[in-house]
Amino acid sequence: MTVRTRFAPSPTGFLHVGGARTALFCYLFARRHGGQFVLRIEDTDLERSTAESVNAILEGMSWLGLDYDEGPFYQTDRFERYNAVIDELLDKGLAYRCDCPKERLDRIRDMQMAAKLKPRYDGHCRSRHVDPEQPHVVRFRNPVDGAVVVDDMIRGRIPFANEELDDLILRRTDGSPTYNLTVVVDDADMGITHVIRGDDHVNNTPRQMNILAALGKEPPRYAHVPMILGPDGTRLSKRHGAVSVISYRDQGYLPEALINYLVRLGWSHGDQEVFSLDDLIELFDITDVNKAASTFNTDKLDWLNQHYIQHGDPKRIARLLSPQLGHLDIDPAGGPDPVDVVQAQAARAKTLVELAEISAFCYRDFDDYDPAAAKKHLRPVARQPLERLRAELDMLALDDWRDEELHRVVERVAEELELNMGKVAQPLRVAVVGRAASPGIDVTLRLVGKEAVLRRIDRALAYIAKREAAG
RNA sequence: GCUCCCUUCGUCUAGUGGUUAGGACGUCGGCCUCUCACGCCGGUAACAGGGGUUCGAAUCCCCUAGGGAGCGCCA
Repeated sequence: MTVRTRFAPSPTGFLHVGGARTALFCYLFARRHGGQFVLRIEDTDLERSTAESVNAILEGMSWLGLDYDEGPFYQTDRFERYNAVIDELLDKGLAYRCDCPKERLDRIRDMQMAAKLKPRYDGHCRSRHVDPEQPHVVRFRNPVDGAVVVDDMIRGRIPFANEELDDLILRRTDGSPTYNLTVVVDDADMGITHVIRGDDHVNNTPRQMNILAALGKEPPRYAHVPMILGPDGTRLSKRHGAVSVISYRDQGYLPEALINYLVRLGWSHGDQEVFSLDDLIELFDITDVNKAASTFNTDKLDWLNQHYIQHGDPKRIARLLSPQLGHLDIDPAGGPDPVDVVQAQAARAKTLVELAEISAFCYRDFDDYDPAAAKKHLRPVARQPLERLRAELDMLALDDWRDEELHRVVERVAEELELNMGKVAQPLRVAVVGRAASPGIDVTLRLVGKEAVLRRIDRALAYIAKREAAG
């Protein structure tokens, strides 16, 4: 039997990190076992499902690299099939028509709540005849006694007494099928062998198993993965800020960093922290997933992202950096090769957005000096070193505008003036970058280029002169 | 309220009867150093509480507390 898993989101919003992790687990489990991963869009809620959401989900999955082998299948394309199954259940007496009005349902619910009971349908129409021509819903005839046990791959055996389960609606008054029916039919029809989903579905599982049994089908194996909580310990939602995977892309995160972070939320392999997708396909075991919910924490994601920026292929990082430079109105064609910039800056940025920001000086003059840096380094004492540096750098041929030569120039000026490297390099850095932080001074000069370096030194000298004049 | 689930450093986790309770992120300190990072070294910090079982419990059982999910003609 080949393993088949599915990710079955309802298109009522973007792909959030919780869903992405569920999809990742489904994907990894299938890949690990040489099986197939199916994508199914559960759009039976006509009111809330949107095409934009479908696109957002597809975009998120594709960005993360979670390729599916089949689908996307849309449940709205399969209403005929669901209705045939419901009719079959009706014929066999395993389902029945119910015309209880909303008011009656509300009333018994209130009474049950008042009596400290779990609200549920009381089976009023179980043995009544309801005219098929009149408005009605179809309910599943759930077994009244015995128990159904969910044998979960993560949680172990969870028994549910049938008397806790009521007769759920399979078909609405408008004729559309409901979630619990469509899932069961689809999973069976699509040959899904392993259902991996959020643990907010555990309570649905015994109901679905009962429907499956009524249809004479073997249930799949189930694995309910724990939820992801926000920093405040409640279920992750929009009010926790960025939860859409696409927003992480836009904030400059690498997909491999998000994947790595997400997989370690609830799963581990000894002390290993860094995993490539290939590592995961080889090592992932659903039974190693934790039972407890975990909290989404950006610090570790930042660390992983920094790691992947630093250790990833500079050419690829540079390619991903380009759009971020574009957001700053920078055209990389007018300056150093972005690959060189990435190599110089990769250790300094947690995100691609940050990488673009701290690298802008390579492509254009900065607006203002960082006040603290200017105050500390662009003082009258810096005038002489800067003048000497300007002269020496001016004499350096363009062919010699290389790290080694640039480093020698700065070193020589420091020696001649009997100053520490810092007393020379820092004013120069602030003059050229506008801030007190940048790659090594030689690399910094190389990236900025001779023309801009000389221009910016002049600007710094003017700044110092003005400051001197002001007293 | 009822049903189900969960509980190890601040966070993510290792741990399946005998460990100085390990790692990672964060944080703090140091080294490196022309700056900022990176890197390296070191410190800080946890078994929710209470009862059992056992020679011995983070590990097994029970209770309590806390947290989560579900109880829709949503999925």
